[in-house]
Amino acid sequence: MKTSSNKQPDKDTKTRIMDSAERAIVQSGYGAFSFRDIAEEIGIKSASVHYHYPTKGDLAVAVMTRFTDEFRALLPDPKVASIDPRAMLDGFIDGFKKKIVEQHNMSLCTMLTADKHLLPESVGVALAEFYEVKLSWLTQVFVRLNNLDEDQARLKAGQLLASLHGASVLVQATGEVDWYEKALSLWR
Amino acid sequence: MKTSSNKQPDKDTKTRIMDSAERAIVQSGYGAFSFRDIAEEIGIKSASVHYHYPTKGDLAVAVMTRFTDEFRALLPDPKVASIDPRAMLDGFIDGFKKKIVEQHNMSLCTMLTADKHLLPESVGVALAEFYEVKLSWLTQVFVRLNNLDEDQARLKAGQLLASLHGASVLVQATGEVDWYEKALSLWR
DNA sequence: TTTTATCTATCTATCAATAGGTAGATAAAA
DNA sequence: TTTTATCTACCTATTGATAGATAGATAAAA
Repeated sequence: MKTSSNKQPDKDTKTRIMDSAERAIVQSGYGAFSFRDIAEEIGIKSASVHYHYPTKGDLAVAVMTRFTDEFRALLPDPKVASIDPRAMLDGFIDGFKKKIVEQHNMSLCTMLTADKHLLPESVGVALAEFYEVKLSWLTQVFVRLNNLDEDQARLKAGQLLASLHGASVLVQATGEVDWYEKALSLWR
Repeated sequence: MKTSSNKQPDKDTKTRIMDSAERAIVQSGYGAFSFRDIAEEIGIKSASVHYHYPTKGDLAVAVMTRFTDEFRALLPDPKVASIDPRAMLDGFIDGFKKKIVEQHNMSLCTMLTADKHLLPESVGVALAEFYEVKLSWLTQVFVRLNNLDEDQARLKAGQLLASLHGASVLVQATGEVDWYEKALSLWR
């Protein structure tokens, strides 16, 4: 069996484009990343980026859906009894902190949410799907943790999600990283 | 006493420029509003906007500080015993909802926070000042409401502020206005 | 095996639109 | 006369996007 004969047409370039775009969106938002910047960063020309992702919206959708898939893959199954739901919650909160707050950025989803009026509708759809992934996972965790019914648990999930995103806003606006743990102490 | 003889050099145009800029920032962020759009909206040329606010940063600072001043003027003095601190808190939460959520926008401060990497430093400073106004007002309210010391009250203030901003993110991302009251039910 | 055709990934060059900002003229008001 | 507020006209830079060429790989046909 030959090595590297798998059909992986151009995975490398596509991935590098998405990596660069994700970083740019997180840092400056949808409106402020350009095909030229991305092209320069990965060492090709902007027309070649258009070859892989015809429009800016296409690229943003690709970035957002990849992010959602990776995120989903990281979450443990809430129904697996061997993991304490309390630990799952702490892991979620710590993960958010690690990915977002400590890099002095806001999350990919918060940035795209802020720019929602500028987005092609397809990106807005991908964005809403990501929030639904988070909400339904947290709901299942709260069902187990606090013996709540679905509705009550989903309410708590929304409350926690608001605390998380709001905490990141507070950190970014004030520059004081401590606000993250302070805002989240409500949940620990 | 003559009417309208007050020193108000060009308050009308300046105000109209700020109004337009504020609306544009709230709708699309710092990066996506332009002097040309503003000029067209109020019926002058972009060069005339530059006359009143030489740079984009100058205009954004003016918008943000005006917003802070108006906001501060709306808040009741937390030490006035005739107003129930519980009512003050509810008023704050309701006011946020009215100004932000019901217009399907995010707040001026959240938008600028998302764009922080793009902002001239002066805008960042004006932004941080606004958060400090909110935090210290809420701190005083919590001192009275729950008999807390300054530190404990400021912690709660941060937690509430996070819930408020996070709730607006949730509403904007999902399009479901109900998330605001759900996320805030924690505080009512 | 050679030729022909197609596909992939990149390039150069360019487009129209828009950006923030500036120079200089003008006319009215103080 | 000087100041205030506006204009016209322009500059340089950047944007998302497209057209057309090219080099190399692949695969089918002769």
